[in-house]
Amino acid sequence: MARSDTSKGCGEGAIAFAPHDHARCRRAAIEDARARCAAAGLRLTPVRERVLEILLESHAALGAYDVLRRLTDEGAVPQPPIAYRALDFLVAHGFAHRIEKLNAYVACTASAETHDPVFMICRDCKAVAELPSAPVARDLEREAERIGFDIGRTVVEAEGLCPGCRAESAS
Amino acid sequence: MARSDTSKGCGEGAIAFAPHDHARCRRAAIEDARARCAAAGLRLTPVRERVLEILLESHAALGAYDVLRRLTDEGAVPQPPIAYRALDFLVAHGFAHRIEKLNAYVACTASAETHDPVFMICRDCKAVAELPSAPVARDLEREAERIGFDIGRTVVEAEGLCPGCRAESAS
DNA sequence: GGGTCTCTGTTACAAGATAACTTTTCGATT
DNA sequence: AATCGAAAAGTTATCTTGTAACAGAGACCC
Ligand SMILES: [Zn+2]
Ligand SMILES: [Zn+2]
Ligand SMILES: [Zn+2]
Ligand SMILES: [Zn+2]
Repeated sequence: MARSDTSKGCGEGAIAFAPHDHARCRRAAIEDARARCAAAGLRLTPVRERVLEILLESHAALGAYDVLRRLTDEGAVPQPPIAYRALDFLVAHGFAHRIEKLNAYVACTASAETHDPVFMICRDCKAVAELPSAPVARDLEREAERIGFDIGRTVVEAEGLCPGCRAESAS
Repeated sequence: MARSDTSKGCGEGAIAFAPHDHARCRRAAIEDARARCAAAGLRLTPVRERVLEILLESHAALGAYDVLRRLTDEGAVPQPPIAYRALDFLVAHGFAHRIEKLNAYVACTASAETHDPVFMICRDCKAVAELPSAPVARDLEREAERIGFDIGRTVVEAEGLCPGCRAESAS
């Protein structure tokens, strides 16, 4: 098996659910964002980078107002649009994702351009794992073709219990 | 092909996108709800039935406040909890579904107990088609097993253009 | 015909999101 | 370096979506 480690220096899939060197995880994600912005001529401004850092503090999803509160703690008293604009930028360019089920946001853990991943959301510890969507996307595309539907974007989210929390609750 | 017609007297899949006898569609859905409630000892009260009827007026998704407005037009001045409670009941028992991407609700078009279907949402005419989720659910289950995740509920929604609106925009 | 439980009515508010306008910052151009 | 235009940040105000909490009415069971 031993697939090579391509996701920003983190694990091979459900990094969010596995114990790992998260400090490294964060650094890698920030550096990746910096690099990709530089390459694409995007401006990773201080607010935007700070919001990404806040999201990267854990693999749990944060609401826009959670992010805003964290910004507020740091001096200024930012208003909602500040957080929403930064989040919109991060989502638009694939550095973060919006979790529809939670009205919340997570940092991306799968270095790539914009993509429509599959998310697994732990209802206990709130961690969100991002998985490649290839098989699911194929099925959806097949169904869509059958009925003549032209798919733009997809939302695929599963809510349940992560390995860690299963172990705990089974005790 | 000619699969037999099992969905509440409507078509074989994307009924929402196909021209059809919608009056019959509505009647069938209401009668099905009455029958299933009677069988299961559930109370399809006037508010609940009225809300289901409102959702059934079209295959587009309605926000809770849209539903509330429609109720308000009819005399009394109901408050949000009225609509939310009725919608919660309908969703809990599979008579309607919540579309996370839209924060809105649609009547179910697939006679069955609670289920986690796949939705295709037309960004133009706002119609929402409900499709069986078997293949997608299998993929998700396989992925979940791989990483040790225990799936509870799933959200699978695709936004795009329905056959009808594709034809129009291609003109 | 009393007790319990579910549903409804009502108030009040929390949480999520955006419209619209002003000021600042940045980067390119002269 | 001064100027200009575009993009981002700051600000105000408002809108949409969703709940908590409690009081009253009605159904249902004995
Ligand atoms: Zn990590
Ligand atoms: Zn967990
Ligand atoms: Zn119909
Ligand atoms: Zn359409």
